Amino acid sequence: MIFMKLTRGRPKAFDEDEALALAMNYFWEHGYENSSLDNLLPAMGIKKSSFYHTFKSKTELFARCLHLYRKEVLVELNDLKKQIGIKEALIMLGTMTIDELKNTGKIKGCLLISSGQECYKKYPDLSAQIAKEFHYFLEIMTTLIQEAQDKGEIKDTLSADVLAGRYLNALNGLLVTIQAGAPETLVDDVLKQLKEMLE
Amino acid sequence: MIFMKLTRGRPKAFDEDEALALAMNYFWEHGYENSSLDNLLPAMGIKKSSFYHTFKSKTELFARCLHLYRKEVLVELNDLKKQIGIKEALIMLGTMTIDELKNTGKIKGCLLISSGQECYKKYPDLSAQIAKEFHYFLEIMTTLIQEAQDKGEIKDTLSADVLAGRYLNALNGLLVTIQAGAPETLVDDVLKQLKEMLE
DNA sequence: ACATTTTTGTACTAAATAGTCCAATAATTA
DNA sequence: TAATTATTGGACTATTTAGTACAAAAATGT
Repeated sequence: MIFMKLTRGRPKAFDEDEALALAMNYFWEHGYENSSLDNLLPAMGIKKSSFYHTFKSKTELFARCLHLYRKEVLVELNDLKKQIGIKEALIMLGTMTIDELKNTGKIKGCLLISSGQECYKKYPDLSAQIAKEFHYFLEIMTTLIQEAQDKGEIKDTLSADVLAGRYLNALNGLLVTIQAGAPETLVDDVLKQLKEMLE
Repeated sequence: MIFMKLTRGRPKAFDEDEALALAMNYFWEHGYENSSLDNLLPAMGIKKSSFYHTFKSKTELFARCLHLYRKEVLVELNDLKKQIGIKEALIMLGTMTIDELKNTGKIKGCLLISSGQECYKKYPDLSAQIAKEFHYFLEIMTTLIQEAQDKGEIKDTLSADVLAGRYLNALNGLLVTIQAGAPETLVDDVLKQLKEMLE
């Protein structure tokens, strides 16, 4: 039943979700404003006419990318959790960024944070959606930390929601502070702080 | 001697530093990419021809604005220091942002941080200068904290440079986390964390 | 008077941008 | 075969962008 053709006419030649994922990665790497359709289309592997046929506009595409991004990060976080546990998974969020920095000299950062800044004054609709995704992300982080606290894996001197907020805030800070040109010593120490927060 | 006219010809009709300050404030409020010359010129109160005559290009203007911004923030920080002491002055950096948020619903943030993100991938020269200003700012912060620690005003369980880095990082995090749509509880708690850091 | 410099306005360029329109063609179901 | 839907390409629009060119007028010092 799943493979039943429900529509007549020529079938789609590309996988919509795949194209979306490619767009998301391009946005993640280059930012929203800096991803023009002329760059986006080759990255997605489709032509302009197909693009507007499937994704109504650039903003609508980006809205879907924001959603996908949050989902994918949470999936990855969950995979990490299964492999190394919650505490180490959270720490990994920080170390991965620093490794990226040391290996490539640059970081991609977090799509929600970077586009949050880009959209803050200019695109209220996208801004609202970023907030939605961010809230959901924060909620899951809180649940995970609570779970780890219940197991005694993470200290509970702070409540789970407070810890989630502070942790995420410090991590977000690290991303932008790096991009403002923070010295290596600062970066290394903030990572240490992140570890200390979870103990 | 200071008031001696050294140049012949029609004297400048506008104060260059004043125009620069106006530009800086416009950039601060709207961001670099979002400040077009069409918006900037009226804000500065000069015409296009005068602009290019005095400030060679938009990037050169912005470079000067970055410099001015860092200087002005440090001047304000120093004024606050004289009025309420170092520790309270640092805390004030956070509370001022939150007050702005609660009063206007928006924040301007930090020009170095926001333009750091804007320029990171696109304008290496500006990026380098942002890093320069940021380093200098961090240096002064460290000196101030050291001074306060010597006086016993701020706890010295952490060295001044580490504390400066962590404090600034959390503050930068707050700015972008707010713009990503952080809930009020998170914002309030991070401010509490900032206070705790200084004790 | 004359040289010098600034201001102003207007017109202009050259590039990039998101998005539209349209017609031809291709692949599928009924 | 006919209806339907997708793909492609190309031309095109309308807007915004930083920046230039130029000439006329204004304000100053010598």
